[in-house]
Amino acid sequence: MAAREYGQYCGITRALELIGERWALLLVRDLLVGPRRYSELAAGLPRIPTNILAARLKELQDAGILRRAPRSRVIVYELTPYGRELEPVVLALGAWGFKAMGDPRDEQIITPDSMTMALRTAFRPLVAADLPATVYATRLGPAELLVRVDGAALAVTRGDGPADLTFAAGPGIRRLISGELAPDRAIATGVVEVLHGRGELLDRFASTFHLAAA
Amino acid sequence: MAAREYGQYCGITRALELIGERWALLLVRDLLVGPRRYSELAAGLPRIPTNILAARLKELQDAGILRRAPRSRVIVYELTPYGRELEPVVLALGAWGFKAMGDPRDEQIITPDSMTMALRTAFRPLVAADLPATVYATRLGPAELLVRVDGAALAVTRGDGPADLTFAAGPGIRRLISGELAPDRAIATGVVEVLHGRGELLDRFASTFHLAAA
DNA sequence: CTGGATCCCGTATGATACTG
DNA sequence: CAGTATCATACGGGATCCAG
Repeated sequence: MAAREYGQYCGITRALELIGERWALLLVRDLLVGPRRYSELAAGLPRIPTNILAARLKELQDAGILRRAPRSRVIVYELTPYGRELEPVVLALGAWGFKAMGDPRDEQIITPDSMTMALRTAFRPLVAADLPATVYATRLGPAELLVRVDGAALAVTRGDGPADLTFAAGPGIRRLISGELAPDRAIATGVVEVLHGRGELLDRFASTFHLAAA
Repeated sequence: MAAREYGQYCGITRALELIGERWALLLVRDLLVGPRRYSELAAGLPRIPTNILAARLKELQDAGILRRAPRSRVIVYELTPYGRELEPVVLALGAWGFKAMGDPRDEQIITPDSMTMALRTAFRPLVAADLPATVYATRLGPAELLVRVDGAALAVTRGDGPADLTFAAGPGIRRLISGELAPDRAIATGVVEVLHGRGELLDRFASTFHLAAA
């Protein structure tokens, strides 16, 4: 038996053998947003040593979770269908871990891909289905994301564009998502800065994206 | 920053910092079944070194996931409410890992607690709600479990007792759960041995407990 | 006997430098 | 850009030992 196996005939055990190693599920998190090149993955996980990144990519490939795909002269890594089935796991972990997030510390960064998955985690399709289609352009730290909500469908893409509401926020956005901070208070205190559009649309945003706090 | 932190302000990252260490989620898995003593946890994870077990229990306690509770002179470890909120994570992982379980190897064991959580993972409350209440007494390797299904409610307890259907099975039970093996074929080939009750009740069992295969 | 603590060692991880 | 090579260290694994 391989040394790192748990020696149990059990689905949870098997899952942890495949994606339980350090950094593995964070790579899956970023690849759930879309295919990524090696350097993009490294940029999204600045603290991963490059040898570990290479090792994980190889292991996840051997496990059938991702594949290397040539895209016109460059290699991108993309999840296989089996790898994409990890999305419920990642979202469940994100919702659980959200409650244990304190206030951000200086050295903690926010990446576009992690923010995208956080928005997917917080998205409430049943609530959104009853609201008008809305486009939000957000600047969350270094992440510029265009968030399109149309009925129960959510699409988050990088970059800018025309939007019903454009706003910038720091990590304090967490308190808006958790409901600890009301939308109007968030604007009044400067946690959220409305750059364009009607500020009342932030109410809709907070209704659409919500996660229970601790 | 602690060396083992990922340096990102992200719920998934936070979750992995709390329960991403080796063995941690397996301890949670067993504690989701019920409070356990130190020696019971060690017995359920025969390959965990005792120092690691002690270290994990301390870390999980510091993280607010479990607590030490004195129960009439002995200490038991039990999940806190926040720890119990990991159940969706564990079930999602179990369902995903189920698809990657091959055939069992000799050194792979089945424990009562892991089997209990596997049954919870495979349980289909919406299907069970339309079926009569049923008690199954199962012997799955070393695990004797009494499985009570009543409407959409499932209760799995250790031990024996009166049941509508009593059966024994080895790890081949996986192919029954996945639908690869029909209930009558499972009995005919000896994968499942009916010890008491009408064998047709195994159909009901297979309808109630089902997980998609690869 | 339970519930650990201690010791030693191997391996995985991490930091950094280097290369096709 | 996409990794590989090298070295230091911290964690995991196994055996043993200890206190209540």
